[in-house]
Amino acid sequence: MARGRVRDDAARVRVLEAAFELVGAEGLTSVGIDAIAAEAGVAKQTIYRWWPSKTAVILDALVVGTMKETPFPDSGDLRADIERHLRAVIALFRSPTGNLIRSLLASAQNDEAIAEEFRRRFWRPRRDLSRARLDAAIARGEVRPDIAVETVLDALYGPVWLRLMIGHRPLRPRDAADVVDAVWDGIAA
Amino acid sequence: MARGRVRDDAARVRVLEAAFELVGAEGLTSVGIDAIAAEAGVAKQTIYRWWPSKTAVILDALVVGTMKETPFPDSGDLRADIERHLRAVIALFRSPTGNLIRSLLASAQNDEAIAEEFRRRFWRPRRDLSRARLDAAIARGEVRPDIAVETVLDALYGPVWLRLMIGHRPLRPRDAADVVDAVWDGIAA
DNA sequence: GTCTAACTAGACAACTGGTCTTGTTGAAAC
DNA sequence: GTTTCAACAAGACCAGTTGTCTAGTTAGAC
Repeated sequence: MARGRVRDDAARVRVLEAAFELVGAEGLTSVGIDAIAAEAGVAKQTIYRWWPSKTAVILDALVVGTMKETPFPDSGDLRADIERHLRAVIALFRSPTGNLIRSLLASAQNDEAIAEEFRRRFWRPRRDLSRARLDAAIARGEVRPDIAVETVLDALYGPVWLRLMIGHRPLRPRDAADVVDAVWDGIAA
Repeated sequence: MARGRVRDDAARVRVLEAAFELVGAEGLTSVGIDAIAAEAGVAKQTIYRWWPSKTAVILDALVVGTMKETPFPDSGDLRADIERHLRAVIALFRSPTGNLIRSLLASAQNDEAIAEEFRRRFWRPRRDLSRARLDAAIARGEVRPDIAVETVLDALYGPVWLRLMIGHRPLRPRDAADVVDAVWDGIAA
């Protein structure tokens, strides 16, 4: 079917790796498309043939590069599972990936299309997983059934995202316990 | 003392008003310095004589323009006071000021100097007030004394800031009650 | 009236994201 | 093996931005 030269998949991977590394280390505004192209050993046009914008490249790099991070264990003890999960989220935010997320969220504030892509490809899949865990805990009687599920999720994730974006407090894995403490008594059955 | 022409304070006010209005309506990236200067009826150089960057103008406009918003009543009933306060915060976030805050926070992700200024001039004063309210409630026995105060504050503010930045859920004044519900039982004495 | 710094107006420099041009390469179709 | 054609590299180019610089004007203190 396909006439002509086929896509160079190795180049695609190199672009995503270069974007991940450079933006993770220096931030989105400090890193130009030319730098990413040079680091990947690729012509700029090759990037723009496959991605519509610089931000799209970064979002792709984020989604591809963090597929299996932040596991959410399912031991039947939701309280302990949440804490472990939050520790993983905090570790992720402290890594270079945290810089990618901050950069993307910054871009999302000025471009609704980016915001929607970010929610669709990064936010919602994780959110759906967390909500499912909470719903399951309600079903087996570990959590009260009359809570506002979405708001409880926001109260759990809010503190870590807030510290990532505002930087008013350090972001330490051990703080995960405090976050769970602040919410658990209000939702436990 | 001062030789030469004195600063035109009316121009200063016009610049802040123009910045507030334009950025509140269209966002930071859509509004250039030239547009702000034109709207304020001022030469661009006059802006750069008094502010070091575009973002500095917006931060000034935010701080000056929201001095008395988001009151935190002190009725002796912290639970009710928090809910009223959160309703005011949500209302502020839904107004054009919400766009200013989003734009500034976006800039802060790529410039640590801006981030620090934002925290110093906007975040900390409000945070200090909220923390004082919580401390007072602990002192009079309305709230448990063994809570992690900072984390509780983050759990209360996190949901509204998260919805402002991510946009995954609507931001409605009535949701303030859910936020308080999610946290209160865990901290009440 | 003089002095001087803030003012207006606008050209200018530096940089960036994104497009376009030109020519080359390589896998598939013949 | 030859032809075909889209993906490739290299880099000029365009458009729009922030921030600086130049030149001349204005207004309040002395």
